[in-house]
This record gives sequence, C-alpha cells and structure tokens, in this order.
Amino acid sequence: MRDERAALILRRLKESFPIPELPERSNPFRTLILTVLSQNTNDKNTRRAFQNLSRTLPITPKSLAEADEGEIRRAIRVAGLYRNKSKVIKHLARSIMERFNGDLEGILKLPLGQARKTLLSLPGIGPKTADVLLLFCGNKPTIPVDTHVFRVSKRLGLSPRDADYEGVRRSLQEIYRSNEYLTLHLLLISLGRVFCRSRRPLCGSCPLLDLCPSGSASKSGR
DNA sequence: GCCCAGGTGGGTA
DNA sequence: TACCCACATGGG
Repeated sequence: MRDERAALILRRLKESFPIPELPERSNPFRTLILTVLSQNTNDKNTRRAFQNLSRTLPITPKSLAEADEGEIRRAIRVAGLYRNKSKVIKHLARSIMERFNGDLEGILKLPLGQARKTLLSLPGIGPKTADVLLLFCGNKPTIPVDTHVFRVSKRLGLSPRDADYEGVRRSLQEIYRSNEYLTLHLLLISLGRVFCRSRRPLCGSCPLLDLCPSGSASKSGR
C-alpha cells in the first residue's frame, strides 16, 4: 500500500538531498569491514580507520584471518571501540575462511531469507550490517535500519511509533517499491543526520517539515 | 566539557 | 522477552 504521502516524502527527499555515492559497493568483504568499522562511528573516522587498515594489510578474509589482532587494533584505533572491532574483524575473517572458504559472494547469491540467516550467524554481524551487505552488495530487496532510519521513519509516520528494527524495516518495505529501497535508505540517513537528530532536531529548517505529523503541528524541537 | 556517530553482544531480571 | 550496558575515539 503506497500512499500519496509516502510518494511525496521520497520525492521531497530526492529534491532536497544529493544521493550519496556508495564506496566499495562491489566487494562484499571490504563492505563488511567498512560497515563494522562504521558502527557507532562517524564517517570521517570510519574512512581513516579503513585506510589505515588497508595500508597495513590486504583487506581479504585470508589476510585478516592470519593477521595479528594487535596490528588490526592499532590500525583501526581512530574508529573507536577498537578492541571489540579488531576482535570482530579477525573472528569474521576466520569464520568466513573456515565456513565459506573465503567466499562472501556465494552467501549473497542465496535466496534473501537464507542469505540473511547465514550472515546473522557470523560473529559481529547483526541485522543492520547483514542488511547493508544484502542491499549494497547482493542487490537484495531489504532496507537496513540504522539509527537515523529508525528515528526518521517514525517521525515521518512511515513506521509505527513502537516498532522495533523488524517493524520499521517491514513497514518501509510495504510502503515502497524494492527498486526504491537503496535510494530511500540513503536519503533517510541524509535527512536524519542534518535535520532530525535525536537531541537537537532542526525541525524549523527541515525541508520535510510539512510532511512530518509530529513536527508541523506542535512544538517542534527547538 | 558535553553530545554524538550509518551497532552488537553479553548480562540481568 | 525485554531492557541495560560496555565498548572508545574524535569532531562539533
């Protein structure tokens, strides 16, 4: 059920924000490492950490599985949460080598449900990271729900207020066509980053203010 | 000096 | 099942 309002939201997003480029789209393992590094980390530091790691070691399952964890840790320090992340990266690389012979592409060729389940069984891959890989690299019809998508889709009334991760994902996927998922995901993040922040929303200058049920009518955020 | 960043997994009730 | 919390650096 795709209503006019939902269509208008997407149109307005496209008019208001450039569609961000996707780095590393073709290589799932590099995308995976980038996504792990990005967890609770801003873009700039994510890129720095990835570059440092790339300079230190080849970003392949084999090389990272064999690497010294301390070396990974030093390279990615700038991304924060580096003890966790270095452990996850090493563990992931090893699991992918042992269970899939270093081949992530094969997983992404499985049917969506099976591919998702397999990815979620890997250490450090939660729903968001799995959906990023499935959508970005596997071209599968799913929508990763990060912190911005989670918040913004509720504020815009696209998802129920009490929805959890799956609830938000399901509601967005019911409203939009699968060929719009990637664009929608990227643009909701753009909106969330700039105008719809959790503590300090800039509702007054938001280009979608009139489409926001809670924002337009009442005491919008400061 | 505080708040936040494209989450995840382990612990506890 | 449903929360709560640790993880941690760097920039605004």
